[in-house]
Amino acid sequence: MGIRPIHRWQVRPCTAMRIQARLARLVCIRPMTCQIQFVGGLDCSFDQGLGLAFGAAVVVDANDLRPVDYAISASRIHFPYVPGLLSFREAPAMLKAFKGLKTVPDLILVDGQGIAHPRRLGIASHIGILLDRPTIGCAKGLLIGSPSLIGQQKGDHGPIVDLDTGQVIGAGVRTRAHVRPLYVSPGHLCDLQDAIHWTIRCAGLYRIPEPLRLAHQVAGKAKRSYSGIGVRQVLPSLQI
DNA sequence: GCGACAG
DNA sequence: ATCTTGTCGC
Repeated sequence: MGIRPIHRWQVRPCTAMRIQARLARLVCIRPMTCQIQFVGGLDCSFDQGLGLAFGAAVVVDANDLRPVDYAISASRIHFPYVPGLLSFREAPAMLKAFKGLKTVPDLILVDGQGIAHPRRLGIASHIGILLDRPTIGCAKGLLIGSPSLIGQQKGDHGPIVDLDTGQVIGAGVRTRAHVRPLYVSPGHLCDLQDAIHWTIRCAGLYRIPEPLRLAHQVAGKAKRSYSGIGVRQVLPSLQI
């Protein structure tokens, strides 16, 4: 008799929502205790034409924010983009890239929401549960919640409140002076203070924190190089 | 019913 | 996410 899989990615939206509701109960929000030496960044890019997702995992040294390791992955897309179900589309590629790292990060920044999510299980929380590691969700846009007005200087921040419950689910953070804020929320095994602190601490000269900025670049290059290979394989068959 | 809606 | 070079401004 077959065993029941703990988790599946190729499911219908309604099943994905049930999986999220179940995993959300495992999310642990509490202050981080361990020392952080390496911070990871997870992102991915897509080639709709090829139906492929390219994941990127980058690790930087927490002290100088310089990269010490990275890995990429390519995998078939098995889920459409549906607001609220992002992890079922992007997490597989990110997790596959993460497996390729030789330096395992102590903390992981993920491109997307943490608990600032309808079912409190954004992609950062989802990945944090599956890896059993501290994760922080750093999103460029808001999914749910109402952000408060914040100052224009780097480091300024204010709460994001879920008006339905009155709960503080995240924070708007100015990672660079005079630019749009980033929306952060704890993913797993850390709290909102940690999320705010480490997002600011990982912010270099740009709006996007260094681990994620580098992961974004790597994912983009992975896609372009892969497409390049595809072109070289196709062109010969066209040239008689 | 209407508008919003991570990437 | 993705199509895309240079350019105007803090």
